Amino acid sequence: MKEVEQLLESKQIRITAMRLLIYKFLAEKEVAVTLSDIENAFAKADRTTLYRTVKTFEDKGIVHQIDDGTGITKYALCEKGCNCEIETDLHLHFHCNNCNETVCLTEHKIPQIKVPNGFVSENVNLVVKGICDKCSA
Amino acid sequence: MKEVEQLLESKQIRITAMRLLIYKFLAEKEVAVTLSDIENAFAKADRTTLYRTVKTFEDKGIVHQIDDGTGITKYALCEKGCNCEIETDLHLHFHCNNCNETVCLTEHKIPQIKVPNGFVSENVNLVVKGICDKCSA
DNA sequence: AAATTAAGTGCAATGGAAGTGCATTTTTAG
DNA sequence: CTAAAAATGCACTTCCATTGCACTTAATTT
Repeated sequence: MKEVEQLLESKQIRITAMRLLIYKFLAEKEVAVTLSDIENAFAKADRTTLYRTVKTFEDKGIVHQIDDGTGITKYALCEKGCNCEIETDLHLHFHCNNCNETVCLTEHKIPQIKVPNGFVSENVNLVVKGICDKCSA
Repeated sequence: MKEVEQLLESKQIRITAMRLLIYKFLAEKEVAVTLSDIENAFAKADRTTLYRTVKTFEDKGIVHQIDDGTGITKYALCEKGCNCEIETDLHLHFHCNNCNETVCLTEHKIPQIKVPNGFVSENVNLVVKGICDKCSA
């Protein structure tokens, strides 16, 4: 667990029990989670705390937000080398219409998208929907 | 206006004054609109009616929904040949971070996206964010 | 054309998620 | 150990999406 503490410290995030727990929770999940998911996992904690914790993680760049089209924002840990800030380094997300889970396909980069003259691309959000590997098996 | 009525009839949508007006409104707009936008344009009408009208249009395939990441769903008329249902014929959307408007880039098709083994792609949502032509000028 | 049925419309209310203000506790720094 | 800063918890608020029910309008049947 020392690693996690070091990571948080390196990002200038104070270490609290809550934060370690939430980090651990996110790390264990291999899918993107909603705030409600976290809420259910930590029923004793307050929604606001969880909300702000995730937001802190996001601000500090250890979590990225995912808009998979369900209308509910989801979160996932940034992996090593996930430079969310850099527009050219965005991976895509896959949303399963069956189990409703969303996963990061980190190794799949988003191809360069051409836009018409006059348009300036700063950011790209790409969500593929369909059936995930677990559900199609 | 006969054209519109014919279009609605061909899609098995009953013709009402409200629907003609809303269709006209959408047709005039070259950007995707929110429910609030429609609401403002038709202050006399009820939100629910507008909501359901748009939903009807959507169900019948003459309007498509756009999730541009602002958290508010937007709507735009499907253009001729906009087969929203068909996965391979999806165009992309551009959201301007400056004026907050979202436009369909109908002529820009989404490139084929590869997904890992076991995943089945049914649908792709691609939103490019940046500065639109009007704002960058 | 009148009556019956079906669909559309309006009003009121609900629900869910996101976000804010403030008091209290915990952690860090002097 | 004490003062300051940050984190947490509680109570609200807001905004958009959605639904139930009554009422009106349009379509169909006799």
